Amino acid sequence: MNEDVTRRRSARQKHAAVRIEDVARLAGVSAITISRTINKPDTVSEATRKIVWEAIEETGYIPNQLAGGLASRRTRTVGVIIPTVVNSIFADKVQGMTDVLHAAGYQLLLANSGYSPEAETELVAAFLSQRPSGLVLTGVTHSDRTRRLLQNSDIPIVETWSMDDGPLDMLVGFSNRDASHAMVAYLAGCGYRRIAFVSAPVLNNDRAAERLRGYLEAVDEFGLARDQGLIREAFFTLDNGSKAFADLVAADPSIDAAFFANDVLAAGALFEAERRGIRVPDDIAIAGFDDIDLAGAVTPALTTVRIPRYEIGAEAARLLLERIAGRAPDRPVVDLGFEIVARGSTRTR
Amino acid sequence: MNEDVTRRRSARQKHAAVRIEDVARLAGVSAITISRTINKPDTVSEATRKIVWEAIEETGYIPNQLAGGLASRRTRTVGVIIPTVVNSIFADKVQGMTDVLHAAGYQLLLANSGYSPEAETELVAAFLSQRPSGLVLTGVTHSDRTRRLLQNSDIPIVETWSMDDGPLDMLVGFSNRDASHAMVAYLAGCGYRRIAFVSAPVLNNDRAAERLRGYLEAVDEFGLARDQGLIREAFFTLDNGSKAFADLVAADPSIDAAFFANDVLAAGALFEAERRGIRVPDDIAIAGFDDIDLAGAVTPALTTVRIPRYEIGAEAARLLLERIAGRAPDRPVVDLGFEIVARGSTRTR
DNA sequence: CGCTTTATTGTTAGCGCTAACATTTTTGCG
DNA sequence: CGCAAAAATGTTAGCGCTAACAATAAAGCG
Repeated sequence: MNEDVTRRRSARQKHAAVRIEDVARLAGVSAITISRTINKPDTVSEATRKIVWEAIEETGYIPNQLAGGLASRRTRTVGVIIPTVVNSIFADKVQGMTDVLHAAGYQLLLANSGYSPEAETELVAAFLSQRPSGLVLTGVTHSDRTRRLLQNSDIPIVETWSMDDGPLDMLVGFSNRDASHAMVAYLAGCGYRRIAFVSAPVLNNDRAAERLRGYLEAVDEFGLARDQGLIREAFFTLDNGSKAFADLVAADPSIDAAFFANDVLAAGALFEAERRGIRVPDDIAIAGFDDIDLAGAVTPALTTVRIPRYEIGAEAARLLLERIAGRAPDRPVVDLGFEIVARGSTRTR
Repeated sequence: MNEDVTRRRSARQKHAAVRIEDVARLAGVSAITISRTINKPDTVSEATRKIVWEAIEETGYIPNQLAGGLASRRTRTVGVIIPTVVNSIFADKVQGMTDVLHAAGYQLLLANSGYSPEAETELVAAFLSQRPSGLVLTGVTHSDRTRRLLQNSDIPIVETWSMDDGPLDMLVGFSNRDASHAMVAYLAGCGYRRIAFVSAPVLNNDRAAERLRGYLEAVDEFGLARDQGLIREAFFTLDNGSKAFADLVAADPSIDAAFFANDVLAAGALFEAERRGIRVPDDIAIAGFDDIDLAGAVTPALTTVRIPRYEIGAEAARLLLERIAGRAPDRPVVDLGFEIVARGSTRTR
């Protein structure tokens, strides 16, 4: 039985990891030549490269990036902080980053802050200790400590999803205020006058705050009904959208349109309208924000704001790579815009 | 102007990163005491800890985990590979992992394989070179090269989302086959006889393959209509669900129920039924899989299979931590089960 | 052909941290 | 108070890799 245990151990015994020196010995060259073959292949002769790759294959060598990063003071990782992984809108951004960064041999470190500035600070510190080549944040609102951490580090930063005058470093996004304003303008143009707005929680969320602001400004600009009773705040779930809608129509039957800060809320509202026999858009119009798949799939399809989710991630990644390569401009701010998508949940007129 | 440039540079000039030695000097202790204060606080006296933390704060020291990991041969990162970040069902798993791992001071390295075994292999190699403390994979189907890489590394692995006899190491999931079988059994119990099945693409996707298998076995077991014409395959988008549904009812009007391998497809079908005036469940029943939010929010709500998405991630993380601490059992396999959620999209009877 | 230029490979010295052992200080107790 | 045990702190020697410089080999040229 003792023997059995030993056998077991033995079967699971793993070789100590292969080191660069082991590969070098097998290939009959020095360690640096292995390193160069992997990282700077054009400085190694064709013949040597071949021998080295064979030795790498044979030994199953996996370079230790901790050692490599320490020695070269350069890692191929980029940290990304998004508010939540649960919302698929950020998934598109992450996909955009992944596509661009993987092609350049970079890995993604991902974390979500849960919309908490304190959590964001913790994550930034945790990321910085991994010495990433760059960091991508969501939004432009950060705690003082976060700002200090980032300013003391000298890595490139991209903030995303907003527009702002004083970015920490680089910025890729769109104006949430303008987008929200444009939607209200569109609705006003359709003849709606009492337009309710269901905001996402604005606390620590500049995107949500700007969308609310855009709504308020447009309401004034177009002389629409301005009334605190037309405004609600709800965290994005379908169910909350249903509730907010039910609440709005119960409180004020004269509302003729409801604009939601995101499509999930809007879809929830649409489902609630259907359950209550409220006709959309005849009795009341519904508009959303984000243009997620669901917006186009429901009946009637949701009028919404399309934002370049994937492109924001891809462009952020490109900027980061440019800056890492020493080519990027000083403080690039890229506005990728938005687009009003008119569909059946609002009348056209 | 030249001066201006200089000034500019100067303003952006960052201090070289603070090293442990700098903190040690300021605190009047040796470097190892700084290290211990951070990593093994109970081996440092209260008084010294206080002095050290003050020095850390004052200098803004951020430990270099590359160096720490290299020296200690231990990192606090865990790699996770999911098929896609776009599907929110995996988001819940990631959230489960994040919650458990962050509490233990671990960081997540996340990547998506796009359902490609080759991409998975690349990612595993890339992750291994970061020397993570553990790896979490989705599914139990992996390329030979992936298996070899993992077997030669000695880090703990958790496969997820499936059940299997021969896991690489640890396994947390549920039986996709049993779940699918149970749903068909439920539908059969409701009196449905011609049950169509819309599968996810089974190529390189054991979860999808098992769901299809469960359906086929149940069809035989309950003597239901077995016909290739009842089966479709579609990648999960709402639109594909609509199309598959349209295609099914056009090809075979006698179908009395349609079971979809995921809720996104099922919801797409439901929307299509509504557009076509097909009554659900009176004319045809619809059932899904995953129990996403949308499933409960549509009208009629979708009958579906609830799977412990969050819990799979959390349990995988827990197992990893146990194993890292040297406590986990040899080859734990955790079946977290599933649950049939009966709702209005199928008649009850 | 001799000498410069360029391409290729090697040697040395850390990167910033922590394991392991060594030393010093404190504590406990008869 | 003296001494062993325990607690606290320090010293030394790498972890595995790559930058920087050094040495050698190959190529170019008048």
